[in-house]
Amino acid sequence: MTGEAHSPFIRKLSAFVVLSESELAVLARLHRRRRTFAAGQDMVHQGQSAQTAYILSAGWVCSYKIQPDGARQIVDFQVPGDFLGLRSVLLRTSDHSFEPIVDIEAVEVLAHDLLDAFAQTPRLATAILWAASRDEAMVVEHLVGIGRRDAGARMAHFLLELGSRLALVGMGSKKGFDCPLTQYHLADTLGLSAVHVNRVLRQLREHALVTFRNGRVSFHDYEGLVKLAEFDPAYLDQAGPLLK
Amino acid sequence: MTGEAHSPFIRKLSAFVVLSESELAVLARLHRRRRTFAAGQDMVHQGQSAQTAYILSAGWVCSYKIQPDGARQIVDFQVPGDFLGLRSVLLRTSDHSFEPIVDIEAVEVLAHDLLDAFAQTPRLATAILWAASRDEAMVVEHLVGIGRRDAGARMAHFLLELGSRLALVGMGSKKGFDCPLTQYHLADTLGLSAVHVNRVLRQLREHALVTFRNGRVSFHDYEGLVKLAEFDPAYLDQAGPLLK
DNA sequence: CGAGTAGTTGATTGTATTCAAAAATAGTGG
DNA sequence: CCACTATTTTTGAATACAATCAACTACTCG
Repeated sequence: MTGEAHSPFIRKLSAFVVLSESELAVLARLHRRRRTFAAGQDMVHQGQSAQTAYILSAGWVCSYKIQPDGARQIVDFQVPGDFLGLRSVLLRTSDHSFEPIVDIEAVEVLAHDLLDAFAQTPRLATAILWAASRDEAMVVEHLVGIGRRDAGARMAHFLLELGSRLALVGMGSKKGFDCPLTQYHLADTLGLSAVHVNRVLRQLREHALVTFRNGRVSFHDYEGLVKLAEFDPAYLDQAGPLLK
Repeated sequence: MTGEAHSPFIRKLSAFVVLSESELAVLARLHRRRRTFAAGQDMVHQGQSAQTAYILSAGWVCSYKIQPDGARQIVDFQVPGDFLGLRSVLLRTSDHSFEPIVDIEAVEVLAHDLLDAFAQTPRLATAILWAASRDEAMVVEHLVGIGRRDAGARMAHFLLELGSRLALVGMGSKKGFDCPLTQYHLADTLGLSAVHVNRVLRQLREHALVTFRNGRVSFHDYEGLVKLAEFDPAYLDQAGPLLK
């Protein structure tokens, strides 16, 4: 073991490619500009032209879109190790906003440095393409949930997915996990009203499946919840490096 | 002009990177295995481990997920020039299915050849990452639509987006476009029942906004429709090559 | 011409939303 | 430590939107 642990981001990419010394060096060079952001203050705003992306080191962020009528749809959450704003850089303007849910720590990556890194190390580009695909798979699953699951199954599925993601980085288990989200976050994520979120949570609690309270999600009947949500974690699984 | 036109795929990538002769050669090598598929016969099935991706040359395809209870959610449509199954290759199993809507023509790309191509030409990897980002932006917009737009706005937005995409490849205009989809496709795309799709289409028709009939979408009041859908095509725009 | 597919409509049921307001909780400054 | 404010959570009642059930029409294909 080295004295300094790899960043969660590098740990995540390593699940897909075995990174060489020189690739690690290129990655390390991307990791210079450490930044912090306060909870609630948007890091990137929808419509803004984006020259920088971020790699999240600590804390939770959500990415969302605001509609002209003011309705908000949260698209995804980022937890440590997740990339943030890659799409904004490639498409040159951000089609969505990023809001830190809590105070966070992130590494700033300039568009130019990122494209340079891709040019130097194609395997790194492939690895990041893999990570982007995994994120897209989550968005797709989210889409399916909103389109074709009822409110209860949707909520159950969301909590299970979040639990699985956090378990991968050691921040949760089948017992539960700490969760800084409010019921408004859940509503804007699941396409429900905050009031209805509250009712659905009560039902899940009354059926002794899961409790969401005081910043903590506690699974009481994990298997029952999996059954209700028809949760199949296949799309999250990492089956070992594809690129040796 | 050359005797043979570039494939729509190459035309699309060129919007992002200026491709060199050697990069075009690598792309050409990917374009060998031409295949055809009959309408309705799934090309790739959910859960199947995937070693091949496709580049669509002609026809329409939809990608969808089936839920354990039988409900179907269409995630996206592919039109000529679109990549198909990239995610399946990188994640090694397909989390969704592909169904040709009409008889189609596609180029088969082996996982191995694709990863090789990335290793040889990092700019190509970046270009494909760009295309994937653009696709993801559409999925995200779709998610927002299902989560936060009512049935009418959802339908209007979908038809406008499809029109814009087709206009980019010369297959539609602000007058309308030919469309082989059934109302069942629309229902499974928008998260509605087929019956409700029918009602919504009738309302749009009665308000003289748009007609969907006989395999043809006709815009009668394009601006009115844009207003109803709050359609902002920014996420589809291509503002010229980022990589020179 | 019958069978099948796609589209159309009405009536009814149910789910989720909205509006309104009270109760619990967290944070702040005196 | 307590009063005060702002969030967040909880509940009730009325309403709106979309689903389901059940026919019925139009069109295509063998």
